[in-house]
Amino acid sequence: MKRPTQSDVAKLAGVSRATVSYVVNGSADVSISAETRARVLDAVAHLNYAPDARARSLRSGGSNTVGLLIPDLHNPHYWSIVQGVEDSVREQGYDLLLTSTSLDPEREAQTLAGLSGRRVDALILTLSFLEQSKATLTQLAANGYPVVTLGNTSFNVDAVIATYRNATARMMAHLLGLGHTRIGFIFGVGSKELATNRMAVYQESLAVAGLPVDPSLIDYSGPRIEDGYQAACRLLERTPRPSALLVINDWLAIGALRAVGERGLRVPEDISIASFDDTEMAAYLNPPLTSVRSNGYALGRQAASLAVERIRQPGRPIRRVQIEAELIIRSSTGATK
Amino acid sequence: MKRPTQSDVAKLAGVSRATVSYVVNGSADVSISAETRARVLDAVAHLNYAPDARARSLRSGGSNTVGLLIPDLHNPHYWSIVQGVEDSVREQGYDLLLTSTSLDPEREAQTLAGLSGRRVDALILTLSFLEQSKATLTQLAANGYPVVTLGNTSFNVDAVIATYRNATARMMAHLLGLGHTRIGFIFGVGSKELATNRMAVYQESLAVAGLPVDPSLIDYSGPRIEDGYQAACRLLERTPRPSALLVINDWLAIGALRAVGERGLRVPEDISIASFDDTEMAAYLNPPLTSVRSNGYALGRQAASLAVERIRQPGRPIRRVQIEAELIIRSSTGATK
DNA sequence: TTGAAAGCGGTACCAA
DNA sequence: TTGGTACCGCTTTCAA
Repeated sequence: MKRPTQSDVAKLAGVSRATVSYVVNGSADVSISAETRARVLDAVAHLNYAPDARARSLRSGGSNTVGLLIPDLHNPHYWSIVQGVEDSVREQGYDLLLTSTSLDPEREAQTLAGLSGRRVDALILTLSFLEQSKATLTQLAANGYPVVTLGNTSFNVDAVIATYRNATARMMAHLLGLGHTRIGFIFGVGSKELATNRMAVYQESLAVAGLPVDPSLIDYSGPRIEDGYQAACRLLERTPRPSALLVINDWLAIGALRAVGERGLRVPEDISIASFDDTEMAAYLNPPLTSVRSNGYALGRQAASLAVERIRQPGRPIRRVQIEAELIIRSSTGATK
Repeated sequence: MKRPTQSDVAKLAGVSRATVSYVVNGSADVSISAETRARVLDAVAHLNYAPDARARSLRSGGSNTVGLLIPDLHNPHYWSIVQGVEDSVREQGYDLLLTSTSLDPEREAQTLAGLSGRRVDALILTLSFLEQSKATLTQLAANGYPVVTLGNTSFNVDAVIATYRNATARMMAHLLGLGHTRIGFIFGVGSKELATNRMAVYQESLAVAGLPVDPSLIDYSGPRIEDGYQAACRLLERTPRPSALLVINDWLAIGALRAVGERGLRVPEDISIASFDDTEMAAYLNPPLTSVRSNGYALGRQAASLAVERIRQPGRPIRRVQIEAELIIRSSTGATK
């Protein structure tokens, strides 16, 4: 009970293995008589033969596959990235191999090694734990292996990043303009480096407005809704209570919304809530969330383009693409009373 | 600029390729002198050599990898399945290769072919479009290739399914007991077959209660939140207005919740909402959702166990594992006025 | 138009 | 304890 091989087909069709290869791949520069082709295809269908991708890729040096590594399936932002990568990659005739690392540093390193060992044609990485993967990655890059990082420019490879700076500043201006002076920040991501730029803007904006940066208003939680919920609970205990909560992503904002609701507080009358990413759900929550949109889908598509470009043109200079995040104001933010 | 191969390492260390293989794999039944081992490892580190998984798997016939195919990343239910599969698979020493098909029949077939061509050691499938993949799949099964289906028993392979029958009946009893007589059903999945059992129970329960099955209360939407929103909008137009809405998953329920909220209706005072899956977010929405929990994580773990079992024990009889869904009552359902 | 044969990068058996 | 080598399933010259 083994899967049929090229030889099996060749034998059944009474031709050589080379011939089978030619007809299966429709090789343009080799002409096969209609009669032979038919016999081969018959045999293929009969045996339900499917070529072995490993052997094929081993021999021809390409797998027509790009690998994508994402840190955490539990965050909707990443699905849109996946979707973007997948769509683009397929349009260009490649397969996608997806792996998630569940925000576990060790797993991330393992997974990266695994993907790279498979010798996919290119790798797209959204790393959260840079340290662990640094060695592998720089080596890969040094070998000229096509790698594009998403959301990170600390490696000397193609990269696409969302620039949150301006939009975050605008968000802060929006909140400050509404009269908020105590603004909590729920900062629950895998690694702190990931969003330091947003944190920096938060602090700068407060400083510029002549407001103190109260460290007790900054809460480092985890990646799950429950973490966002807990963080919000803690922040709501502070006195005086913050009048606005900035949440690092929509997913955690669900938890924050709940914490607020449980206390009988209304959004935005009693407290404003704003988040990042603007994933699909943001517009549908109650109330719809003000959010900084980073457009994961576009990020994903760009990353895929860069990857395929580099496969086809290995020597081209490194490219960095930035995609500006954008402030979307909805009804979860309002003036303080 | 190519990646180093076994030969490169052998040359640098001044040993044969076989020796490199032995030390890299730590082959137990072959003893290598400490001195040689050190030289090899040095060379490995120096070149940053990583074995080629394709070649390895081609030669040794196993890839230590199981493939997972899921239809739609946009539904949180599937992440927990992925999580369960991933955790279990890793614990057992396997890698996971993930692919999503975005609810596109053609893509699903392609993807399946792709994964199967990679000759992973086992395949776990959550198919939504059975027809297209039937041929490939039955052939695979006939060859004794390890396949487990998740949520589907129409193939002669190992399977794990959530049985919704009892829990759905309980849900209906719950709603009927609260006095609801017009219950809308938002049924927005990839293929209708996927949830026919739940639909059947819905209809039976109504019939048993002596209530009519009004087809205008059953709405087939799509998989996105917006679809759920639109479906709810349509159902809320019916006269008399349904007093309860059953939604096929939590994700779509977000949209339904929004539609209800926009009309100034309160949940559950004016209208009850209940859903399926009970994913992470269900407990955190406003109000927390009554939901039929199918426990994707457990489903995923089971599927992975079955897959690995079969890899290790190809001859064992086919197993079918059922996991009972469970009704979780929260505050989104209440008595009609 | 077709076939023979040399590898791709490993593994594992057999000898040395 | 180490090396030589056949072979996994396929692609791709080169000849016939």
